[in-house]
Amino acid sequence: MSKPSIPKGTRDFGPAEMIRRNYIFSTIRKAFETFGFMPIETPAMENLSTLTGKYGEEGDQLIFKILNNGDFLAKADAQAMQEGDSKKLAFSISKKALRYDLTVPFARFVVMNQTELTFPFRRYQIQPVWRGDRPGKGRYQEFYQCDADIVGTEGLTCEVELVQLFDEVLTNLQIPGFEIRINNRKILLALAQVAGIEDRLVDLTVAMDKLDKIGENGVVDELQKRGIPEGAIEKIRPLFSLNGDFQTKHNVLSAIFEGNEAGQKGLEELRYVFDAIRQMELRSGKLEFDVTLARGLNYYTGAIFEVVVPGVQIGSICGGGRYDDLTGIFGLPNVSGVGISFGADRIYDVLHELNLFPNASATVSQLLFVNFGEAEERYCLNLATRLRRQGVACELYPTSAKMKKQMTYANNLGFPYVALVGSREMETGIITIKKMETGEQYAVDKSEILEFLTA
RNA sequence: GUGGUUGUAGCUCAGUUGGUUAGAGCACUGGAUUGUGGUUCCAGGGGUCGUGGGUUCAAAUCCCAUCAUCCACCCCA
Repeated sequence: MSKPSIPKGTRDFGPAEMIRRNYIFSTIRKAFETFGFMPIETPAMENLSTLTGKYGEEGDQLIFKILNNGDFLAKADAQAMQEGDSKKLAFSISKKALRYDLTVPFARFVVMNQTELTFPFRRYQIQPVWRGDRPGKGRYQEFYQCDADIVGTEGLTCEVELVQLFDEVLTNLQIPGFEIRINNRKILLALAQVAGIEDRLVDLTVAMDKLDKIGENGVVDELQKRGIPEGAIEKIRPLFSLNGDFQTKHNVLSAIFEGNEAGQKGLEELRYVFDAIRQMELRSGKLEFDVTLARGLNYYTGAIFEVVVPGVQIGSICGGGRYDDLTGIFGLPNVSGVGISFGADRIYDVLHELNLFPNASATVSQLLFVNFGEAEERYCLNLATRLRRQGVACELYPTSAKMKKQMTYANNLGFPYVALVGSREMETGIITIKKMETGEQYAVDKSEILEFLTA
């Protein structure tokens, strides 16, 4: 017998962790619904053909493919096998795959259900996704995404609302000093055009995205390595050290983009969002225009979002953006959408690192009845039943074990209260409730337990 | 995928130039305390030293392989 284990990059969640995870999920879910998003779910597995080609070449390799059932070898591509072409072979022995994100399945869902949906359609989706990535800090092979998207409209109020949604969730989770970074793909495109390297847009964005990590000189090196001409680099270099508020950055870029349509359009869109947010005000977040923000996904066409918590080395905790034609690949062109995603697992890590979970309790129960014996057991079971019908989570220790053992149980699991009901209490109907945090004990009439606990 | 780090009790880790029966803290169990936890004291249980091979009279210790882990790069949530 070998020791049991789970695949790398996956995790079990014990009760204490699940209580905390559910706190995150319910906070996110509640905010989603407050903003009018409707829940949907899609299957864990999709047809492999639905997923391939949507995430770039590297993304394709990170998709977990599911081996066909039955005699898959009989239908295997013998030629591919002979040539040692794993990629080609994969398609002949695998028809299904685990979903890689929630956006592509959602696009598929919209196309399949287009006649039944009323647009603009707002949906949210909280489900796990799988990536065959090398696991590391804040990086797993199975993790949850919490997505909210609005499809079927180009209205910029959506961008504004999504910024507010970031603010709402992260404020409620009490994450301090988070920064909502925003940029616009049109601005990146304009930069490439102005520098005369429109065909190298991807190289440009990938390099610029690293500014935080490798600094101005690092980005220049990276651009040189990628073969961007010196003249082009010199044109965009001033932007790497662009500072100040939105207006300042706007003015600089506006001058650079004079006569460039995409650039002006991008700035205009950003201005709309910044104006609205300034008027509405965010609860605790900070909205930052970051020209270097690029994100890897190549289907974004307008706004791009990312949320980071300064001082926590964990990468971005949320992302998102506008994509003008995601459903086009599934045969439904001209449907614009914009969406954001919360990385629940990373948010968990951030809250954990900053010690921001509201309580350390490992139980959902409010109250533990200590078990003193048969007669007391029956009496307490009665009280517990009444309390539960009133909505109080409570439990009775199942055996009349030693007092110390029962108290240790209550202590380890973090019960806020313990009820001590022995012969004395049964006679008078006045039970003893101990508040575990302080050790104080109270005499409470058995009909007033609810009032005592909620006081 | 590339480079490096570390694998010893449930957890965090000691373990000397290779040398008798591999240790500590925390956790667990019992007792001091027969209606009182989180503090204290005492006692106890628990290890194929990641796995496989090699060197040696002798390996946790040295060598090789393999698996796992963590960190950096790459990419991302």
